Amino acid sequence: MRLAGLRPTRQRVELVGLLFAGGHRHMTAESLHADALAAGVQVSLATVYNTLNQFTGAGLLRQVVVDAARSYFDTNTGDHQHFFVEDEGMLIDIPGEEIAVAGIPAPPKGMTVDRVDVVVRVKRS
Amino acid sequence: MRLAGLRPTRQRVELVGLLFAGGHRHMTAESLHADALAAGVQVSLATVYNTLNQFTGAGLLRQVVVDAARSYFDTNTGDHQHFFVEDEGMLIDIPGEEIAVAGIPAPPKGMTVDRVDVVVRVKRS
DNA sequence: TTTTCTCATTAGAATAATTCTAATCTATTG
DNA sequence: CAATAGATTAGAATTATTCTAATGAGAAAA
Repeated sequence: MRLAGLRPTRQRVELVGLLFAGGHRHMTAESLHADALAAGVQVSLATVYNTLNQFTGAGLLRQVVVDAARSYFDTNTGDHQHFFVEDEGMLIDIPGEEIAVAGIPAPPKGMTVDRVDVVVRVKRS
Repeated sequence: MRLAGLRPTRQRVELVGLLFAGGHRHMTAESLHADALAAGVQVSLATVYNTLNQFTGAGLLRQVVVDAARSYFDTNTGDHQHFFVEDEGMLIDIPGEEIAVAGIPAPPKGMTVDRVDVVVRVKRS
């Protein structure tokens, strides 16, 4: 298995199957755990959390901070931003080419910009 | 007391004192609670949470979502964005006039843009 | 003014999200 | 193939936040 420094255990292999099977997807630990159970994959929620965190550390996933109550993860690690539908807790990608942020001031002394996140919060109207 | 629909209880009056005394400030429930205790104000953490949420609902505070683990609040409710120093959990304002986001696609059918949040994540370099 | 009533508010207890760590498993080495 | 070292899993623990029963404050009645 091609995981950089991570052992391909049964749990991880099965989670990778769920994560990267179709196109890109967004999920929470809870939702991925539910998907795993529905697919008959036996794995604890704690392991789902561990795996999501490890994959994020390894650059296979990106964590998206939009909701104070829950962590979202995205299989798309490329340059892009998000719509966040607040009532439904749903994320929608905005391609990186479409959106542009101008006028970011110089960061404080001794600091470097790590990433610029844009969240367009939308509501049912 | 001038609070819209909120009773000026001892706890609230004292928290307002801490919140809006000097210039604008950022805080977490935990940090405000610590400040309150340090100032000799007796109030429970739960009440700090309740108050922050009520004030946010009343438009007196703005909630800033930057960290999956903690909720931040900002006394500056005007149009502006933030630097977030990840290692220190510190927020720094970016005035709304300085920063501009272009190329936001039309939101999905039946949705309206509620707010556009920009978080510039910086790291000690 | 005092008393009663109602509803807002407080804060201890409960819950939800996430992390920690002891037990277990896997790979590697002799 | 057995022993060892270190990674991994998942139940238990922790942390952040919310819930709700008890309390407090204002309004209305006496």
